[in-house]
Amino acid sequence: MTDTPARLLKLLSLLQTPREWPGGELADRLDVSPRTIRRDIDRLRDLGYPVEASRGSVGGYRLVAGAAMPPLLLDDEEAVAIAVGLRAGAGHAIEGVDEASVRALAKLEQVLPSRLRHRVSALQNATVALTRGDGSTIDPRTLTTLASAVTGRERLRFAYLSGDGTPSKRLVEPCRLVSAGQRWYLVAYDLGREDWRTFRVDRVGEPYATGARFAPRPLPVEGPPDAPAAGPDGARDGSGGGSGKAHGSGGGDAAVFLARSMRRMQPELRLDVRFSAPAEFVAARLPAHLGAPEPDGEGGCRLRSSCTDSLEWVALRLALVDCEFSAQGPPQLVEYLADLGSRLTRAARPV
Amino acid sequence: MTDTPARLLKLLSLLQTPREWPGGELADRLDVSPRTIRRDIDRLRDLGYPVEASRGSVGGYRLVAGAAMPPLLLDDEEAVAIAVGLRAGAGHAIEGVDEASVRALAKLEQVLPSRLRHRVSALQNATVALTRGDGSTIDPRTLTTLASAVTGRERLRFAYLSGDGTPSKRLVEPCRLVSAGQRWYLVAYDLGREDWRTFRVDRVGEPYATGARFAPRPLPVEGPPDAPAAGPDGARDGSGGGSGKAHGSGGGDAAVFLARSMRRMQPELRLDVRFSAPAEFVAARLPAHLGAPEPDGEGGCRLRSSCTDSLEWVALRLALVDCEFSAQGPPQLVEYLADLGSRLTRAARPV
DNA sequence: AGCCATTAGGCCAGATCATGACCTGATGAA
DNA sequence: TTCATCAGGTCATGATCTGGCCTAATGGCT
Repeated sequence: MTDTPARLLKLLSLLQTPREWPGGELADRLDVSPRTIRRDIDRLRDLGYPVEASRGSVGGYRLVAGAAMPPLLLDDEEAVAIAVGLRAGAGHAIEGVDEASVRALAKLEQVLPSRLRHRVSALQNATVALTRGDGSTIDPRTLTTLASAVTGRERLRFAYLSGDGTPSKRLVEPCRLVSAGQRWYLVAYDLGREDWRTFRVDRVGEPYATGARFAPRPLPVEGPPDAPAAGPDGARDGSGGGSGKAHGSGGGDAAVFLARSMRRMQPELRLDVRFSAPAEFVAARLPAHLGAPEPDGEGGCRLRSSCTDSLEWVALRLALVDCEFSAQGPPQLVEYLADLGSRLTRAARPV
Repeated sequence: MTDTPARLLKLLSLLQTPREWPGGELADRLDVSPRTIRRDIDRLRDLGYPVEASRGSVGGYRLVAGAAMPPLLLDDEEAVAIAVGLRAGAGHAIEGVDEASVRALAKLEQVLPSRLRHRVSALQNATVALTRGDGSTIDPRTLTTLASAVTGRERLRFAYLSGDGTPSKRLVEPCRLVSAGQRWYLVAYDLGREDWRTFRVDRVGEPYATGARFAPRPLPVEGPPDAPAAGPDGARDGSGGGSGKAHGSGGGDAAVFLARSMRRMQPELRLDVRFSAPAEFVAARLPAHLGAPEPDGEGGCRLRSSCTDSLEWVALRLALVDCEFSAQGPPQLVEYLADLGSRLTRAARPV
């Protein structure tokens, strides 16, 4: 309160309000002389925060965009808003910022005052998860716990339900959190199995950081390659995996590792859809990870790709393209579309 | 860099990483003696930041949740992630945090380094707006400009397209930004018309803060009431308006004011839908502002309410409830559902 | 049980730095 | 023009910060 550093923090916080602050007013608020304010502004500038000043009678200081992110000083409601927004987003994992978004959420939730926590979870519950029906909704708390363990390099203990339904207890050294399409995966070294494994986050139960830190292990550049060369499937372009940066975790890239192990175990949805609209039109209205449609026939295009998203989600995205289309496959998708179509038709026929 | 306050900020930033930091490591990173680190930790604690320490050989410091929000120190990717997430959310305006979310976005964008800006907008474009079709997508930039002007109490100049399509130029003193359902509205005092007006944000073009500050005017408690008493429509509960807090802007509540003026001008969608599922089931899967369904018949329920959302959006939400339903009205909705239903049916029938 | 790494904090000397009070200029708006 | 603002110099005083020493307590590991 009476400290210089504290005052600087307060000053930063005031300047973040989107308005201009005359030096006098700042001096008043912070209980120092205007001269000191000027000096403080100087200091902030030296620190790299670009404080812009406009002179003249309606002038004042304000913080503008600069080279580095200044510390964000949020009030309660803003913090809650961000937390809620990120948690909602954690489900759909916006294309390129998947992991960073979870990291930010973890950072925020780590310091979120407890009185705000219940507001967040209340709002969270009020928000209807958009992609229901899949059954496997992701718990943001699980996600942030895992993210914390990854960046904190802490060992993790959790219960896991493998694909065939057998439960197990795991103790792992988490390496990376990766999102692929609708799902999240944890790439980690399993201390029990003494090998690298990938875990589907929605099948992880009650994760718990043991507190023990570990030295990062290099990811195997590649074990037994199940395909000879680089692009066994060809289709996806390089950026498809989502989490671009390699995070500098030594060895191989976690996204690549994930793609490998997924190819072995994931039942994919092999899409084949024809649209009666130009490729650009369709591409602009589809999530990038679903792949790119190619021109086909006059004014039409065709999308052939594969994804691991849920049926409902895919159907929804297709419908939202808002043009005539026709699904050739996979069969489950065709069936689901038929079902949804007739349900809506029935809904439109008053009883 | 060489300054005490700078070091404190750095320290805060390090502590926000979700891991434990031994004092020695901190001292090393910040290039000061361990003793100074201990003192700095003390200082942070005095400032109210709850730094927790665990002793013992694997101990260390970490920042935990406390009474107040500490300044968030984000790295580049995290900042981008939050910005993208909030912008995506700005469209759907999550129930209770509408305005705070925009305020946070404004605060962030004010200081977001320009090299990150283009990353944000690139990702933004990659993300398909979920509620297309309406045509009136909201520009996040517009929204944040308006929000800044509201909290900064700066006069605004913008072009406006009124409901009947006539363009005009406005100079206003913005009072509040309110979200109702899918849309955003600006409540402001129009200096040209010399009266209070509400503007639909999606019809605002090129807003621009003049820089001139103004003293907040009290909102009229109510002008000519077009309905006798408090609840003319009865249906909605108090929290329906969205933006709970009155923001202490003197006079009447902006949300109330908006509701009044909207009642005069908005073509509402008067929903009437019967679901073949229990009321609780349906309520849990519908956004709260669409109203609450009431039990009707055996194991069914009926939703009668009104909203100003777009047709497509409402239809989507209804379909996502994932149970048999039947729309009695309004006619546009029935027609749209029939159309969508047959389109999906066609899509499921391979050519 | 014993060892070790960690936090916690007292004391002191010396250097550094922040503060407020004064001053002069420059700038932009009304 | 006149005013309010930013910008910065200088100076004396006093507070404060730092590093280095010290001791104590705690918790995990072997």
